Amino acid sequence: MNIGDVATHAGLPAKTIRYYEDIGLVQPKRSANGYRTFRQSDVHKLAFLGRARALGFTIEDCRSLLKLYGDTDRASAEVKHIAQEHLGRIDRKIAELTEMRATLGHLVESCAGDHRPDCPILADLAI
Amino acid sequence: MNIGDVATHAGLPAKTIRYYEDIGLVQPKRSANGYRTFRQSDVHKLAFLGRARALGFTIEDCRSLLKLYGDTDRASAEVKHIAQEHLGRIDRKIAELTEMRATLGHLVESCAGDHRPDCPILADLAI
DNA sequence: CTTGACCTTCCAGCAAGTGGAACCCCCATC
DNA sequence: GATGGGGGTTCCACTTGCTGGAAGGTCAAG
Repeated sequence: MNIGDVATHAGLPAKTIRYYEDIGLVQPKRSANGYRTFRQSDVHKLAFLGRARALGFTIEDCRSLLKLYGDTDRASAEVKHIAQEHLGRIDRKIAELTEMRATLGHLVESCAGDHRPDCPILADLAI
Repeated sequence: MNIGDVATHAGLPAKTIRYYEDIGLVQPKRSANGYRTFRQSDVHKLAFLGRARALGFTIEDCRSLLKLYGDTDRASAEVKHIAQEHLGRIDRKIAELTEMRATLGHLVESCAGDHRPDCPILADLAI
């Protein structure tokens, strides 16, 4: 399969797939004309990557997950550990954003938002 | 004031302050020995920037906010508009993360996380 | 034979800094 | 006078995860 078809099947832009080859996440073969040739297993891997990235796993997480995925003997604990770390990151990020949202939400509510210059938002930032 | 003191007062790393000068957010003077010299108004601006960044405003937002801040005649509506846009971005990000959190949370719960190789997390990613 | 859709490589850039190297400056101490 | 420490300066490279674009090779159709 050429990169365009793979892009369609895996739901990733061709550029991204080339990038993933660059950083060693997939190793497609090359045909005589220099085009990348992807096996079914590569397409599979790329779809896996797409889903893991959509869940917010970092590229390095993905690298580890792919390795664990290819190792039928690994303990599920290893996978769970990576996922739990990531869950922690997500939770911290949500907490941070929620706090920002609250603070900024109050400020926005208290601002008249009309033609007058008085603005509690700027006033608060300027404390 | 030299950059070190400013860093302490504004709560920003010196590196960041230099960067903010680079991109034109502050324009400190220079003294004879080449050191940056910050006026009280610069320190004030930097503290403003620190708070706006802590609320997640982008640098370009900060640039606009600073300009509005310096213009005593602007309408509060302009400030409110920037803040509301940002609020929207925060809300979308929170929604995205919350969805990720739910999906990944279910997967983590369903994974035994022991020495056995069966792992619903990998299974789901591999669909 | 040419057109258009593919594919290739490489280089640059995004956001918002951070780290490090190599070097200057100023004050205090020995 | 030398030296040591703690400032400061510049510039360059690196981070994450791609994305855009230029310049060019390949292939199938009309």
